[in-house]
Amino acid sequence: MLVTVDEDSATPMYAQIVTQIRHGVATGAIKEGDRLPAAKELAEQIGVNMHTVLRAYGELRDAGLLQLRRGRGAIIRQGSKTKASQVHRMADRLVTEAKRQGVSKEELMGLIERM
Amino acid sequence: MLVTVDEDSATPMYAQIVTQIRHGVATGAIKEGDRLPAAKELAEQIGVNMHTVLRAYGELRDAGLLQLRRGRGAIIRQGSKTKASQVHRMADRLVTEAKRQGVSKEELMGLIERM
DNA sequence: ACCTATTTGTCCGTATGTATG
DNA sequence: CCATACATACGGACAAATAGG
Repeated sequence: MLVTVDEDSATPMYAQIVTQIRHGVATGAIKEGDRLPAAKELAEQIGVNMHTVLRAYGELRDAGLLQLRRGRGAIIRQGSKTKASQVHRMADRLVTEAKRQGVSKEELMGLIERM
Repeated sequence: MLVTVDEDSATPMYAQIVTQIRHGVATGAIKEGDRLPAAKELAEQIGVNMHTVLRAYGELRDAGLLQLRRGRGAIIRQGSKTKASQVHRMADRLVTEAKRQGVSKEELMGLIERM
């Protein structure tokens, strides 16, 4: 599983990491039970600070996709693929419907952001 | 609204801040529309780093209780009291029921933590 | 329209603590 | 006891949005 970040992007780097891992789980590139690289390790690979990776891991834990344990690492939880692809499907339907209704991307993003 | 933190507590300082503000909203000590002190300010008052306060504010924002805007500050959102007190009531019922069932505090905490 | 101060947002580096193996 | 790896906190830096003069 390859993670990359664009430091000049408007979306924060930790969010980019979250999105890519989510996507990896949804597509099956990352499987349930898989162990992600240690935060320090991934951080060095992609050229960011360890905290940036830990923040991403923390968000995924809060979303229920990741199990974090000190000394052990970050493991993808059972049921994560379903969860991740559920979100994928819902997001897909939402975007499709928004497009059909003539709702602009900006409007949609603003709407979601205000929630 | 008075916030204090115990640096020797087992619960993180940012979590202590979150709990106290939640409680303040639930009891009415903090009202909807009220502006919390700037992170830097509150941090100085209670003797923690600004980032620790910002982390607490961020959690409250994620929970839907706070509206954070750069340059403006942290404002309690409308409906926060209902939300906060809903959680209060549910927690209260849970604790009562657990006690009635003979479930120890440790068991209950562990149960919740694993979710 | 411009400048300045305020305040949150992100990221970095460092330090220390704590659970796991 | 020791290495690993997440967890929390601090401090500093810069960016970006907001408000006010």
